[in-house]
Amino acid sequence: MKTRPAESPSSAVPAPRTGAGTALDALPGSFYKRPVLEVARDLIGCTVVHGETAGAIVETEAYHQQEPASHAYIGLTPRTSTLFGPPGVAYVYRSYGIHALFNAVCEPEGVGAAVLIRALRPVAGLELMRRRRSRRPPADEAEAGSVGSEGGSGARAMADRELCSGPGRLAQALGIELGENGTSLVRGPVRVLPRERRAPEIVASTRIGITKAAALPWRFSLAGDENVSRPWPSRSR
DNA sequence: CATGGGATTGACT
DNA sequence: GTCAATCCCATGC
Repeated sequence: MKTRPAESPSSAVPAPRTGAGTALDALPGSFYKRPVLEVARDLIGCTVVHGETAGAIVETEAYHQQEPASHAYIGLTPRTSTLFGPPGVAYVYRSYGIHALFNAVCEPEGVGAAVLIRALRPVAGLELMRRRRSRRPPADEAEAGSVGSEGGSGARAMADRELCSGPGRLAQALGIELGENGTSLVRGPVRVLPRERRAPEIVASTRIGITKAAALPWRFSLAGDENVSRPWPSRSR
């Protein structure tokens, strides 16, 4: 049984701006119903919120059905149906049998395109993130009941920059799983909030971990941010 | 129905 | 630098 009492209810999400009444307004669906390259760039600096954890996006990649690196390239299948559905929805899939990767579906319904969220700057719920990330994969033991020492089995202290600096890492840190595939990014459970500051300095480079269409400069990252995943983009653009 | 290939990560040489 | 872990699903017999 996965009886899971609510995590500590302390509000870890960034405090809402008082006054307007409506607190955390997510980006509207129309934000995503645009060319995927525009959305990928505009998502830098926005905040992903899931439960009591949240992080600011510092790295994205764009994927589109017209280029072979995209899952949508093969056309409409059970796996890619989310990609061809309405925009403003989460596309979550399992990579290498281990990691969940989190994307934002873009472009009008019928077009297969999405932005892969590759790295975040942790903003809220860092303790919970650390707990999720440091938990060893269930290959070793079942569940040791020892609570006294944290990471007693050789687990070193994890730096904040290791929590969300990669697509698999951030999904684990935020607790995003395959069940969130197809859910709304406007209504939740995973939501994306607009950035509060002016447009940041963004670096464009080539995408990571692909073999096809590898030359396209469709990776975007916040210049100089330490949470960006490796390899770090060269200064271009 | 069997097989192969990942939009990755962490551990190790 | 190399390499295994491990699940979903597309493809082929």
